[in-house]
Amino acid sequence: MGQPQPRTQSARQRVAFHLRVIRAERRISQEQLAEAAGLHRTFVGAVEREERNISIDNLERLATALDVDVSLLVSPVVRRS
Amino acid sequence: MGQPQPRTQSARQRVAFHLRVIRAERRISQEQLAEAAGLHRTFVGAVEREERNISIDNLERLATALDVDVSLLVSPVVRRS
DNA sequence: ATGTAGACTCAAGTCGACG
DNA sequence: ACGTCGACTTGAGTCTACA
Repeated sequence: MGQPQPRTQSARQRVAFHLRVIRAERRISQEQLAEAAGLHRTFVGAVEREERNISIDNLERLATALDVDVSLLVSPVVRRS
Repeated sequence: MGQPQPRTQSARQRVAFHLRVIRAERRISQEQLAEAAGLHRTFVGAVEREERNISIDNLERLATALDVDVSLLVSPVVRRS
């Protein structure tokens, strides 16, 4: 029944992490990302700091703005060995 | 630049779909799922009908209740050929 | 067992300003 | 370019009740 769940992070942590990494890769600022996603700068910042509980709709808008699939943003953070 | 995004569903649709399928597999009712996730029955129903925009925290609670990873709930719905 | 509806609460999300 | 704060509005999530 059910896959063995190895130590995993909270969904919030995953989102925050992926946003930071992808944003760094793309070399865009929080402001630019917020702009592209139609969200407010302060809110995106708060999400990256894991302070806020983003909705699935807005998570999708961020994913679209970053040109990645939504599922990537909630995917487990790989533990570099 | 970003993977070619084949025709994809909204994140909301994905969640709704996966909830219905997994719930059917587990043979549990919306009420039982809601109970297990600590959410209200009417709300879970509304999410399955794509009427409501669930937050990432509560999506995670549903995933935990179903013993699956959160990312599965937002993963693309496979098109049976 | 699910859908609907209405009334309610509090947090999601906006916005402007300052460090 | 980002964090923070405060005031504000809207919508997520609860709950009771009826079909």
